[in-house]
Amino acid sequence: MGDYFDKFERNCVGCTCKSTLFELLNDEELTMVDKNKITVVFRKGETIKKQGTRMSHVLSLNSGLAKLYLEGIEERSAILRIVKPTNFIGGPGIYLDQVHHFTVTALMDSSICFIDLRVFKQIIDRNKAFAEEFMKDFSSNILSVYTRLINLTQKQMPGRMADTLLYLFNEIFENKTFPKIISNYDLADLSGMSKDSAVKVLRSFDKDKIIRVSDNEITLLDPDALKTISRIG
DNA sequence: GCATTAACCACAG
DNA sequence: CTGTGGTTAATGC
Repeated sequence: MGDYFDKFERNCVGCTCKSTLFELLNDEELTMVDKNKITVVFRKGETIKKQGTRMSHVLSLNSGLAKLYLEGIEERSAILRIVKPTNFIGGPGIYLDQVHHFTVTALMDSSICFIDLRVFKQIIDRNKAFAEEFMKDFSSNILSVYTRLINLTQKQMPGRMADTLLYLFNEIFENKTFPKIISNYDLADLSGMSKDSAVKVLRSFDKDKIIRVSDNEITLLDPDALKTISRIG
């Protein structure tokens, strides 16, 4: 139990797992955050925040992995991005309507800090560098959605899946072999296709020796081939 | 018309 | 949940 609190309940001032945003705060501001935050551990599969509910806090992922997605029509959903440590999770609701516009669920056991929205805004008001870094984070998220919009609307299934695999390789796991924390359903929701189609595309990649799919991991055997498939759509 | 694409469906493991 | 095969509708030569 001691280890648990040493790891997750440390004061924000000395915290080594805060997102880059919060590294721009001085000790006084960090203390403000510390007094108005709460740290919660979620188990794999649990919902961290739900689209449509009231936004009372902004989030920072300390450890673990989560998926951030839009809940679409019927049971379908579109994953906007995978959240890894130590990403900040805000959203349009901060300045628009105080509503969560996407759902976040844990892909593995994850520790998350919930920071009071009012305190977050107070710090935005008093710390220019912090406000700029927040805008930068927000803008880069928007930019990646623009890129994904083009990918998803102008490429066929192999190109979309290649993009997804390259994204996981380059941005998330940074390793050619990554664990199947991401299910086939998730790969489908990342690639804008049905789960049936995702399985078929993955199998064809496997048959062509571009990737190797085993029970608990995926290995990229030929990332260059994936880049080619991504380019030709 | 014909071929391709990709979703939908039922179902087995 | 993972995976398979058949059917079907839309799209593009």
